[in-house]
Amino acid sequence: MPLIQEIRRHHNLAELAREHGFRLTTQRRLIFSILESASTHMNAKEILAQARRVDPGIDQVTIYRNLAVLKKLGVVDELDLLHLRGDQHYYEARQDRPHSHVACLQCGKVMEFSSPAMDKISTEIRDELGFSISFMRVEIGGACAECRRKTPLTSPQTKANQNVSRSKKLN
Amino acid sequence: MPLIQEIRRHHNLAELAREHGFRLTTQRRLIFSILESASTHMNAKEILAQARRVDPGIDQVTIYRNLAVLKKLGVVDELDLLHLRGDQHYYEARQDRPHSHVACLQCGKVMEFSSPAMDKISTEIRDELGFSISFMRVEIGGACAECRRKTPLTSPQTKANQNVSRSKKLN
DNA sequence: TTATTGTTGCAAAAGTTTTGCATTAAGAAA
DNA sequence: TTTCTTAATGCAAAACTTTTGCAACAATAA
Repeated sequence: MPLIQEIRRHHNLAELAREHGFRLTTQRRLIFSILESASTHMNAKEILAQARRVDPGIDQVTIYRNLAVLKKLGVVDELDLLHLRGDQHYYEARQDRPHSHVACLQCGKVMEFSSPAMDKISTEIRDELGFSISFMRVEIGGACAECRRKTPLTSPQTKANQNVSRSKKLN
Repeated sequence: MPLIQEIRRHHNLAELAREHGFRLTTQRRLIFSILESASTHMNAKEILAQARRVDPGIDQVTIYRNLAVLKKLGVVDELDLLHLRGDQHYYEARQDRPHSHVACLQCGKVMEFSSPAMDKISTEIRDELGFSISFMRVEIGGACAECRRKTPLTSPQTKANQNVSRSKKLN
């Protein structure tokens, strides 16, 4: 990322925070910068792990409280990625362009996709419902090209099968 | 709902379940019928409460396990409604037409909205990514017409403020 | 530099979702 | 219909994630 833009962004965060009576603590700045430079969507635990590489004393609670603040400020969005990766929430720094998350239900890969049709939808909603949109999330589930040939549905709840979801979370 | 369609749907569920090796238990049928006739999105607790009016002995676990199965079968979708109502998940029977959820960030109202532009997006994703879409979820946050004049952002984390989210869940 | 009060960390609690296991019951086969 | 196989249920307990209370700390403005 170009330095100029980075400076501008941080300046904006400081200003934004001050405007709304929030303080810009080192932890808050750290958490935001992690999301800003993240290449994938991260959940609270992942954010914590990465934050501890810089500030080993930082606590989970601080992550949660700051994600809440950053969401309020509108600089971070919360996703659930269709619950493909478990029931946790995922976060990303808000981007300039709205985009869709396209998730493969089989391999779990998540791609991003932007299109003018999304603007079309927002215009319609503004015009037809009198609704003022502040953000938009599009999540799409299906099968990616590579997974097309695999089995389309998992089998019934057998003992072995019931263990999958929780254990997926653990590692 | 017309009787014919109701019969057809239940027939489909039975067939779908059998095809995939799932059994059609009374509890499963009950849970699906609750979602099918629900006018709003329901979370697990609400589904449980309503199910107990018919089958008082039904357990929470059965709700969770069946929601998982119904999701696998593709007849139920899981939403988080932008976490406006807390962090739980919400469920709805899958509808014939894809639709958007338009949620007011201030009053919490959730409206539904359909548009051909949604089909446009799915066509693009199919063509440009080679992705086979099985469903699509659009969630939009903003301010509804009625809420436009209220304050756009809540103030900092004061003691009083921190209590809001959890206590909202409790009642 | 000082006063104010938002913020952090720690420990504990709350709430939701999952697991283990014995028992029950759906659905195919006899 | 009856029998047989095994998916599904219910109960109790556990596992996780997220929130709360509170004393100590630190970011801002005066």
